[in-house]
Amino acid sequence: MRKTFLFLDTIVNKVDAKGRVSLPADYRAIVKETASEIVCYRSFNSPCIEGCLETMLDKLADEMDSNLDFFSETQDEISNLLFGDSKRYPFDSTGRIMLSEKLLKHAGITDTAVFVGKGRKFQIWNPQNWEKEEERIRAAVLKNRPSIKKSENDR
Amino acid sequence: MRKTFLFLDTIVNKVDAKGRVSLPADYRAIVKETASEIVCYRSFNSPCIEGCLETMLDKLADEMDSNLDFFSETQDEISNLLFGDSKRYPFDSTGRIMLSEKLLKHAGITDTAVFVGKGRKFQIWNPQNWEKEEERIRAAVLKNRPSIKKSENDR
DNA sequence: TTGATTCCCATAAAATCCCATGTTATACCA
DNA sequence: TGGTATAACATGGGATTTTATGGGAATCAA
Repeated sequence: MRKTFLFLDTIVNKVDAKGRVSLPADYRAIVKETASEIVCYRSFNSPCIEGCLETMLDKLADEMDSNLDFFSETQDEISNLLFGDSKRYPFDSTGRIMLSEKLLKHAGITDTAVFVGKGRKFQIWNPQNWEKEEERIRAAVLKNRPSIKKSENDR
Repeated sequence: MRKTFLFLDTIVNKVDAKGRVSLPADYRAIVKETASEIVCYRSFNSPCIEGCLETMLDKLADEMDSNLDFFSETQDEISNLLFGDSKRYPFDSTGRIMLSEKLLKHAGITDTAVFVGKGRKFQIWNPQNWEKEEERIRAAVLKNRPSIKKSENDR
């Protein structure tokens, strides 16, 4: 199908009165190669929205078909929840999507959204929550890899 | 792509008023074989910018979703930070990239940048900081290997 | 009809392209 | 070998395009 693609970077965009948000241009460029819509669902682990290409879910479905034995029952159940929760979000000619109330509520997003690249997928956060989350992850990394020092120039 | 490639040498270039820097020609030659952009992120260990080919991150992403761990929150936390912090930096027809404020701040770079080859990746430093860092590394090496003596001809 | 979604146009700021120039490195030739 | 012509590179500045974002009109659903 295609070459490599990666959702990268952290981008802050506004959510306007109608509930529209610009999908970051870089993300759009990736999506456009195969479609004009992304798939979003509520993250199971965090108060944020997750987004990916439909092909990702398709791959998941394939894996479930062919590897039934290797998947735990709970994994299966989670997958099914995922399909039920996911929805396509097409973007208009100016590159905006309109997130559902359900998603916005789950992530606590009102007027500003932060897009965070996660490689094959991405997340959408409330700015304050993301700040805390990033802090948490950094702390976890430092704890597990004491050799890494915090830079003086940051913050 | 070539089987082997190495970012080598240390090159000093100017950062202009718009925040543009020429990617050293040697580096560009390497990148051009597969792409017209590099990926940069804030070094975890030092006050500098790190750059590499997108293929590097792509490999990481492959590893991450090959453990069928679509839902896990225990995915390597460094990767998690890495994708969110990384960004593509395409270079224009004259070979320049435009580094983000975030990166420049992290590295304390204003009007001059030093590119330092690190093999599969490279770093970008503030000149003064790099000087100190190089000094530090040299000292550390000498300390660990007392048999190596500083040459009188150096400096 | 009413509320919501989609489409279209407008705009300011930022990113990118393109041309020009000085400088350095490389090739070439007598 | 020395010296010059040529090409490659780094850099500056202006023009052009892309992006994010706001708002109105058109379309749709209940």
